[in-house]
Amino acid sequence: MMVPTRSKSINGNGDGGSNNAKKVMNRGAWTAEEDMKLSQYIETHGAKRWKTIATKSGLNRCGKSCRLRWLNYLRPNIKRGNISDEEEDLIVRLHRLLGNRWSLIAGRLPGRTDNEIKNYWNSHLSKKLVSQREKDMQIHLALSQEMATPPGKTKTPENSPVVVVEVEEEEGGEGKLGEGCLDPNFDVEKFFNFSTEPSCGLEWANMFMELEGDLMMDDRQ
DNA sequence: AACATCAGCAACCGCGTGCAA
DNA sequence: TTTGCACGCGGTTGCTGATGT
Repeated sequence: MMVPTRSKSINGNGDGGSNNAKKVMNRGAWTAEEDMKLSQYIETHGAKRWKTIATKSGLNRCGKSCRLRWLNYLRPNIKRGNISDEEEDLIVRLHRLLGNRWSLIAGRLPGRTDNEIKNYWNSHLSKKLVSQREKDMQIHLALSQEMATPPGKTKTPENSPVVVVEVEEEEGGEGKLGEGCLDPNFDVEKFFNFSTEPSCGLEWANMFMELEGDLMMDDRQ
């Protein structure tokens, strides 16, 4: 897909209102030249003080824009596109646990950015989950009706296995922070141990899935 | 072929937080 | 304690290509 070309140029830069200069900033899509300038500057001076980076690098951009571009596209080890089934599954599970805390979710998926995960959720997963929920609801209703039929008129064999359909209470799926979490008191910091280096693999995922399983069990009780 | 609508995604915006002076 | 700056986060916007009519 082509990169959108935003040609608007306005004074505001959204940088916390800290920039009083009336200089017109570049906005919209980044050019290859701008990317190169930014990368080169950060390579030599480091990714600190974005406002300074923005001015010293010769880019006519606000610091915020530079930061976003670096974090989402230019920094090393960025993975783009092709979110695997495994990653998708993790995103869904983590979202159920954490809600819309995209940066936390992204922090557990090496090479992925919060923006990418947020976009992926909004454009793919939210719809997917809604249709899944509708399906579940239909099954649930059908089973409820069946259960309500008087004894003797039941269509299913007496000893047929009872299918427990779980209709998820995923109110937070539409997006409010913290909603949709299994446990609001879940200690994210403690579990993921953010004091250490961000995980570069998915070894934490097994531990997480075990925990998630426990929480689901508690939830049902 | 022309137009309308949808889907995907890069980028912007506003706000909250942390920290130093 | 207050103030201002820098940063980070989540929500939203708006552009483009794809698809439908």
